[in-house]
Amino acid sequence: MAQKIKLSTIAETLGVSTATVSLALRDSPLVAETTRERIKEKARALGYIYNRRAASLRTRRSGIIGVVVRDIINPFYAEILGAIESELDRSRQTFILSNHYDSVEKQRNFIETLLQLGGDGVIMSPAIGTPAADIRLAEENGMPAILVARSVDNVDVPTFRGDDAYGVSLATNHLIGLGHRTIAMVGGSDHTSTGRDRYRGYTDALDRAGIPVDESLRIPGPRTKQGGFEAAVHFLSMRQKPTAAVCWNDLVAIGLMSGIARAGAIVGRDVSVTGYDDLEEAAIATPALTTVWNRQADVGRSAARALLDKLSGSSEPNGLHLIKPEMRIRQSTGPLKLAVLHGREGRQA
Amino acid sequence: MAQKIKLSTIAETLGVSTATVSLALRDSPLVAETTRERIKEKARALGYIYNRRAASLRTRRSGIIGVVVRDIINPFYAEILGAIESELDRSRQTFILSNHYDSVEKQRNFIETLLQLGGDGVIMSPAIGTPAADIRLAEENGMPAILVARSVDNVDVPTFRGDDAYGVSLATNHLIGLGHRTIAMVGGSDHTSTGRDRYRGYTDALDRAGIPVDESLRIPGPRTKQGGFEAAVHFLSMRQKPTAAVCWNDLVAIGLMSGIARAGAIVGRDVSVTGYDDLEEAAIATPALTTVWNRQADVGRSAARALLDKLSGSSEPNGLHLIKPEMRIRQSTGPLKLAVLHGREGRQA
DNA sequence: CTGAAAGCGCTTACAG
DNA sequence: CTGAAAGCGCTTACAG
Repeated sequence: MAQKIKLSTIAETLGVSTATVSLALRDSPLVAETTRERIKEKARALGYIYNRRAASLRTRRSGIIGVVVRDIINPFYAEILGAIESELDRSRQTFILSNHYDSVEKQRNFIETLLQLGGDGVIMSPAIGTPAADIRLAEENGMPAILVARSVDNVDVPTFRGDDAYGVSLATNHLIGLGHRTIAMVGGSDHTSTGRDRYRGYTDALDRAGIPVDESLRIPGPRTKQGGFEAAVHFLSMRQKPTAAVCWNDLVAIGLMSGIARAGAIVGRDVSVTGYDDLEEAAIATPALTTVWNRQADVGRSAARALLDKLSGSSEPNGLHLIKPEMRIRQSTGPLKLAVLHGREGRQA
Repeated sequence: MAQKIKLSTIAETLGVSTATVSLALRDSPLVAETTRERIKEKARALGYIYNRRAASLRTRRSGIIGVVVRDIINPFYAEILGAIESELDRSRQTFILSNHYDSVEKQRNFIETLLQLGGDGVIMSPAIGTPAADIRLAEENGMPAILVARSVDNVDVPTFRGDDAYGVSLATNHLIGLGHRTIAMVGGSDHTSTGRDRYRGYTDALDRAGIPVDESLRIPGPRTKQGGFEAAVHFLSMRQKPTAAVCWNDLVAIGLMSGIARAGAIVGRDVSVTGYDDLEEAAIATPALTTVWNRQADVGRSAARALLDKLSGSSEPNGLHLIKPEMRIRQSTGPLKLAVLHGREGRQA
């Protein structure tokens, strides 16, 4: 590569000071218009590249925002990220992305790297078991944090997530309304606030309908398509013979539906399945998935805006912002048909 | 936040020079072990945060690597990224990710931002229409580029991608071997090297089998599940009555299968479908998808290693590195059954 | 409207 | 083995 072009190169070429060049390139009204144009023109001609490290060393603003989630391969996070990206893009922030795969250590490394780079802020969907101290590490070093999708106890930062208990109760009520009484819950765990809230939504709905809660109808664990697919065997062989499944998320539901289909049963007729999130692919699965819209885009957008507001000095209220999910009824759920699933007597549609 | 701790803070506290602190923190053997330990201990105690901007301003190495692909929501790219991530992680590089959504402008902005941040290198799956000049912009400013999944003409940088023509010909041959003669090609376009190569693989296989190529059996465009799903109507109403479809990728294939299933036909029996990539979910789709393993992990890993090698001074050979795909035969393809699909006369399995 | 000078927090020769 | 000093490329008061 050729000689590196810097501010002083432009300044010397044009016979002005570096201060003038610096101001001109940032469109300062302090510089006369003609001077400004000459400078910008020359910068372009020389192929000048602004050195943000040098600038941010001085200004203490880097224009970098960190985002860390469990796993971007999960479309749920990908959809949140999409909204964050478009929001940050328009205010010309660069964002650095990382997965933590629920490793608190990996997450902490990321926060430290971000601090070293002078990150202006961080949006995180915290790893399971994140200690409050890790969030404070960021905050105390002048890097505000915003939480999405999951909460952390004993930490007072803006948190945006869906109202999980309410959302799952919507799905459960929908199934109860269709006549189902033996309803399994597939996926998730008690290790996250989300997991606890979703299970509570399920049991609350059963309670309100006067249906006894049976712990053994819960298949904890699955959170991916693969997991849902593998859970199908367990689900189909339960001695209680559930006629419906409330799934942890759409991925689990889609995997479960695939497993059920392979076993020869028809979802939506023989057995009903609900998802959670309303991912893009929920509507085009066969059968189309009945699910709960978790408003990923709203979560991402709100979080990004909250951070930008904080950076620009306005005082965003801390604390939890619950976003109300909505039911999406499609073909994977249908009215209870007795004795169809587990004593299939050859009846055809 | 408290007073910012810097090297000089530690130096003063301990009564040594900043040079010594700097060397000690980086484990230089030039510093006596006891001094080194005292310094590291103190740094920890004070909560010192290394300022990488300041350091990189001096060293001209940032530890930042950029990665830009079309769209990380696409699992194909997500799988490549996963491999890049684990490779870069182990050499403690930070990576900055961006989507370009096939906008050359968005991609150029990203390259410029990366240059401003002093990025050490960039791995890109170039946007459609990327001019050679944009790659040169990076290279000429000392930031080496590596290409994945797609090539750019007139540019001599290491490029890693699957052998698309060969891969699609594998899928096409498989269908021909099952007796299919009227085979549609669903998805993709001629705007990318990949698109042209895959179509060529399809026509080459037909040619070799003495089957005339019929342009109207091609449904260009789809590249997502949604696209494949929507193409089902077109596919099922073609006057040539194709008995099989070679799909652009697994997403298109899975969407197409869903659309075909909704129309009441059975994939793998009435009509055969092949995918491309062998995404994780291909094996758990119902029916399990016959596809071509595109070795995403190998592509990502090779690209990351090539870049790291280049950064450490070894001279990685430029040019194209084709990675050989492999066939994965599952349940979505089966032997031709005449007159089943388009004149369904009620025969049951 | 423009310039001279200091300083952001590191690292790197250079001396001792 | 350790220290004093210069410099990476910007921006920011301060003067004029």
